[in-house]
Amino acid sequence: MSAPTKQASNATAALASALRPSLLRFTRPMRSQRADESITLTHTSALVTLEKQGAMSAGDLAAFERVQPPSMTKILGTLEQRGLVKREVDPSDRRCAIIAITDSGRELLLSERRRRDALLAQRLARLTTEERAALRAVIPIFDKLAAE
Amino acid sequence: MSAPTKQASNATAALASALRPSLLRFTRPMRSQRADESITLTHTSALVTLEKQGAMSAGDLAAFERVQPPSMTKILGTLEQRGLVKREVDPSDRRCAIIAITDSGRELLLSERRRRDALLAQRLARLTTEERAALRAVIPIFDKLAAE
DNA sequence: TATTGTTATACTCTATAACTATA
DNA sequence: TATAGTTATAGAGTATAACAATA
Repeated sequence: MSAPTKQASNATAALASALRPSLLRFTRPMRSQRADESITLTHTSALVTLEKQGAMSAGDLAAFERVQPPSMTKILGTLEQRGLVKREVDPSDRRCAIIAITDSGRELLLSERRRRDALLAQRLARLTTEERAALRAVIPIFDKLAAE
Repeated sequence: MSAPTKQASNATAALASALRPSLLRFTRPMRSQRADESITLTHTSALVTLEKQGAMSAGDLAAFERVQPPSMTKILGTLEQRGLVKREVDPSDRRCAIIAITDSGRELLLSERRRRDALLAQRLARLTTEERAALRAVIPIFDKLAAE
């Protein structure tokens, strides 16, 4: 259903131009909503993935989170140090370790989620029901765009 | 039309939880799509705002871009050094300078847009017409969320 | 005294290049 | 030789605190 006519392609370019700055301005303040004791948005995201998708290798987690392997090494170092994830060496291939979220990790995620959601949900509450529905519908589209 | 019932509020919190990681994973790679000679996404966004909204003070631009004033000072330093914006002191209040985009700025924006849009538009092309329409519809909603 | 903007400083986020260990 | 991961390094992005200039 996406005929690549010249008109459609101009419209797509215009969409790209308009979408990027809006997203940037919206996500920027979200990143710095961080209480001192809590973990960063980046760490939270990795932890959420481990919770939802289950244990996986560092490489797979990096791919899922769209970061390069060295970035994930750093993220996992922090998370392990704080006891939020544990590594178990895969006996069949000792280069890989399987990373899993711990109970502490799940607990922290719960309180973290409450704290952050309070801020974002407060903003979301200013929208109409229809606008929130439109946002909800667009989440899988962003996932599709980020994939591959 | 957004009755604050308990159910609606739970749904809003769930939306907040789901939206954040998706946006993070989608925007992360966009930031690093940078050719060596070109300017960063942050600089592009400020320049786009000056182009669309017209000349304004550093403080107003910082507010619009949702950054703190010192961050904008840095951004403007780079842009001015590269001749992409010019400052003109407001004679009625010599603390303020009015920042305006230059012709070079407009030119750079044009080529920058082409290059970046090629990448994002390529991804957008994988969507259906309906999915692109859904994204387009959601831009003003993000703007509303970022505002204030 | 209040407001606008800048300087100084520091921490997060992320990447690339080079390396190590295992297969 | 190829793959998974880590270490070393660096640059972008952003904030807070302290300061200077002007109103």
